[in-house]
Amino acid sequence: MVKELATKYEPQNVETAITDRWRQRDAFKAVPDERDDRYVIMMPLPNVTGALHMGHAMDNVMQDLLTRWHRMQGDNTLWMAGTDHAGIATQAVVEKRLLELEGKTRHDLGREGLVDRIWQWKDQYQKRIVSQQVAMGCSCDWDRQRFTMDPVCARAVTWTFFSMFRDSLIFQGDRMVNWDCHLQTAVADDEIEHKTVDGHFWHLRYPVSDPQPGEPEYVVVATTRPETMLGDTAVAVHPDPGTILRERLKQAQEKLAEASDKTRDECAEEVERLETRITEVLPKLEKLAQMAAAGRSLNLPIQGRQIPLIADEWAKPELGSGCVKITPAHDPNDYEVWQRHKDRVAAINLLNPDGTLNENAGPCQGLDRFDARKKIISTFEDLGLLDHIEDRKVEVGHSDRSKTPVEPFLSLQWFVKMSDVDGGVVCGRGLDHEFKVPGLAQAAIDAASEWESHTGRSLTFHPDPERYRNTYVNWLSEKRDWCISRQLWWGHRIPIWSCDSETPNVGEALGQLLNAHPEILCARLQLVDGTSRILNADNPSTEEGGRILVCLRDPAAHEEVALGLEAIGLVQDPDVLDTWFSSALWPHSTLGWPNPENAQVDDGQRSLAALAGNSDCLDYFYPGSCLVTGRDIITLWVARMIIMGLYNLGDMPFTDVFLHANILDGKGERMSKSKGNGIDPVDIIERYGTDAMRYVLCEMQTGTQDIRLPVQAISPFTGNTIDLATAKHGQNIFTYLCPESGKEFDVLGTLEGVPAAKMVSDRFDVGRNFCNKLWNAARFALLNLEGYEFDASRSNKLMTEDRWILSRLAAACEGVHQQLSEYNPSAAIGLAREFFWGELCDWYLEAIKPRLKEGGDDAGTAQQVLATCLDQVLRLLHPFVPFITEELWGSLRDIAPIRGISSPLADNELLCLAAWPEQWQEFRQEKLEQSFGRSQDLIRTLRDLRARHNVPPRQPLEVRIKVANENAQDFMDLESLILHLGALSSISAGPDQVRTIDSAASVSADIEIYVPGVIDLEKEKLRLADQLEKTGKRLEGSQKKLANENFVSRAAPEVVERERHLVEELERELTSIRENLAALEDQS
RNA sequence: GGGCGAUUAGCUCAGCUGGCUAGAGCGCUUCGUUGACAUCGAAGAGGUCGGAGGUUCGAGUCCUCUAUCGCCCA
Repeated sequence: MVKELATKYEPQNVETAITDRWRQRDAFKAVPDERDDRYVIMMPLPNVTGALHMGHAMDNVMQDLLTRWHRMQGDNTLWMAGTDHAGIATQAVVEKRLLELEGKTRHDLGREGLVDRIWQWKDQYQKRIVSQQVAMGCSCDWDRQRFTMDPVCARAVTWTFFSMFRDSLIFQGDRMVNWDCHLQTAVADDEIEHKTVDGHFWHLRYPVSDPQPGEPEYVVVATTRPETMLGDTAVAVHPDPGTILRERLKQAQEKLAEASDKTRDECAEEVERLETRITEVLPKLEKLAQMAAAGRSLNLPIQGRQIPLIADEWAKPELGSGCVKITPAHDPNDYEVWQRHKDRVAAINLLNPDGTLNENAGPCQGLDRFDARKKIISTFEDLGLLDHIEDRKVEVGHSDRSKTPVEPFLSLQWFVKMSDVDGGVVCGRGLDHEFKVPGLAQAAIDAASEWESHTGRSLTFHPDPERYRNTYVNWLSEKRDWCISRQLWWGHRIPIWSCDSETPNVGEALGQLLNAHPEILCARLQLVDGTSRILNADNPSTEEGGRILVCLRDPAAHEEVALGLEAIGLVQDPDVLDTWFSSALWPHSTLGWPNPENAQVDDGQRSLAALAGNSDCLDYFYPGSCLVTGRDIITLWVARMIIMGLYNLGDMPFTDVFLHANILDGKGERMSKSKGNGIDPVDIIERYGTDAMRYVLCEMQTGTQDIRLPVQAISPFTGNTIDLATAKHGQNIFTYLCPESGKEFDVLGTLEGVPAAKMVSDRFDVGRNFCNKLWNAARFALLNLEGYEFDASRSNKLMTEDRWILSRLAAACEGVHQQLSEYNPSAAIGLAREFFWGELCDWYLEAIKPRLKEGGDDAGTAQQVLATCLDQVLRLLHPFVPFITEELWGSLRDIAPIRGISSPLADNELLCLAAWPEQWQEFRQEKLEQSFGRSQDLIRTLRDLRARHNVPPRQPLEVRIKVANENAQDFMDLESLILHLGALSSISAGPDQVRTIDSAASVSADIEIYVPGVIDLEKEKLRLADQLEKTGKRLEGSQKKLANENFVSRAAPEVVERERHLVEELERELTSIRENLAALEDQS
């Protein structure tokens, strides 16, 4: 006797044991072997800033789905796990806590002290993240986990930096960056959030130097950031304001001519404004343009500096005063102007890294930028130079990380050159397939276009290839240089040591070092004009003057060389690299690049080197297969991984990118920890079970449509659930009021003195119910498989329902596989569910109950089909719901060691390693499915009649079916089944069946069903009359269509044919209804 | 300002290259527990597909405009 299952599925009784079983058997290990088919997914590394939420759960479940599916197909499958140090984000979190809990800043701790603290934080959250992923059932090879700052990954970072530096792809330059004054670092363009806020436009007067008669005394410039005037180095006016203004006027007039009623007034106003401007402002602008051409200048107030009036098209004659102040060091547009007028215009930096003003700011030195603003305004007012103030909506860039306004800031930063370069870029240098590309960005564009790598790979996005290829290509086409330096302490330190070329004796000493270590050192002389050249070991001449930059390929391995550099006067760059630099290397750094043979892994981790005659991990698992992620990091991460893969290894890290939906809360906002609307997957798992969560996530993953997940909190006061989309907030956005008790609770669980609430979502009920159904169906099967033994000869004794369910199984296996191939988990699990629940449970199990009860040969056959179907269902469902299926698999194997129909199915002790279902096509019988379908319809019709006529479900009924002979046979073949499922006393079918006077009737084109003795005359008449009307309308519609000459001649022939056939059917049906109705009328 | 998308049943979503009566799950209504499962079974009701034009024999599907809401980029 095999142990009997509980009547309910209790996930917590199963999940831990199954996790242990997988772990003990090392089921997810991926080691190179002789298999050619391999499948590699590199996890989008979660950052260690905090714990995972449902958005991550979606990402992980999708990866696990693909991973398990491929593993079952026999691929050598690697799902590489790990975490990201996430420079800014993590340092910011730790610094914030440091300040909150200890009142200290990073400067109190020092660089080493702070980094120590961050490592502790990282250890804590890495553990938490991994435990969340294990709980979700992620089948990663956990013994291969990497962290972006571990020795293996760190080595890849400095090696890549070294190559790029040597290849002139990494350079240092003065650039306008977005400066986060709070975190005191540059942030990338894509780390900026643009917000529209209420602001002002201050109009300032700059006096003209030595105004001649007829010239204006001053020009007016407008700014939203008045304090930047301290760094103004020019004022620009358009060189040809008249042409521009007349052009604008013409455009406005054209627009007015086409304007709708709604916008007409607005357009007319604009025309009028421009006309006035041409008469009143233009003469002055033309005068200023002349003055600019003549090289005149203005007197910059407060600073008392002479600044040139220049002609540049950046000045817009149609706006404001038509003149614009130029602050090259603090405005990206002005920076461009500066680049065009370097002969007359300088750049003056005003800002200290902390947002206070520096010595260039004159009277405002030392003031915070916002205090300086006030002071400037009041000074202008005192001087009588404040023309006027205008209220205005202003777009202000805010740092994603600190949420403070960023300042455009001219500073020395490191960049990766993305644009095309003279002579091209060598990809995969030193490898057999080494090749050249025009530039890094272009290489990545080509990878998603016609180009194929030497292994025949190109890049495809799923499930909407065009849409996201466009996003990817459009972004890359800008070929903007990538700012990779960050002024942080947490991250990969830039492996550059530098000094001034004038440093005493540096040339000779450096020459010696370069000679001693030619492979691992690369030196460049950076000239004043921004260009650089390689310094030769034999002749490190630095006569031109400038800065010496020396890159050390692997500082961790060559500390003595670093010390050597420092001994001769070089200093290491204090900056660290952008996090995405190391993430971009993830697909190959984790596999041991540049040299898996000596990659230093932790104790207990799998070696990356070649073992037992097999190739090394990098060689075997790179290039990989699929990247699974959200669409928001296509540019940040996907593109950069492609670039780095091509550059370092000459091949792309994956061929497919599966972009899944984002999880939104009930209000439609993206789930995030910082918003406090995130659900911890572990909360869901505790309440519903992992498989329930996974089931629902898979079901929600349809196309690229984001998913709303209405969120409820469990009130810590009443225990009831509260819908957060409608609940009122408490003292801040993370707290809500319990509507019943009126008390406040916290959804982040971090506030002192405010009770925390767990968050849930009733969307997961569906998954829990599904698991329970699966559990109970298996329980039924196990209870009925007692004494079962496999017998291949039964394949010749299959009954109609056996052949039907096997045919449906074949369809389900094919359909699920197809949908997964098309990255459509929702459709895949829908098909699996429909087969399991709608066909196997609802029909087949019901159909075989009498056979199982009676015993004998028919029972044995039913057992064999049942065991086989359950076996295949568990396999089909395993990638979606791994725990429950693995558990039931064990029970099934105990009671039915051999499953299959004509031959035993391949078996494996673990379901996760068992073979994926296939090879059922020989059982597919569409004709049988159709005739079986007619019997299903019959039973549904009878159930409907019972319901309508209030006949108790089990009261036996007699049924007569008037139907053509060939179809009558279908019913009679399934007689016992129909009698059983329909709870009938008798059934007769044939063309001669007649309706008794007291019969309820159901009528369609080819079949009439009579059930004597249950009639409610009035109800029946109403129903038939209703059907008569509806059918009549449909017929009318179809006839109208066919009467339309155009339809008949232009529509596809098969469509017309279908329509004709439909008309015939409807006519027959109408006739039957009329006859039945007439019979009823006669009776009353 | 530029680009991409969404709007279908009370809710969350399907609906491929236009073509039979627009689907699913949940929720709702009615009926049903000696039965593997009430986390279940059976049946039913519920939508003029955001709005307005257009193309077409035919539009949820294609085009234009428009409203609302997202996302990305400047």
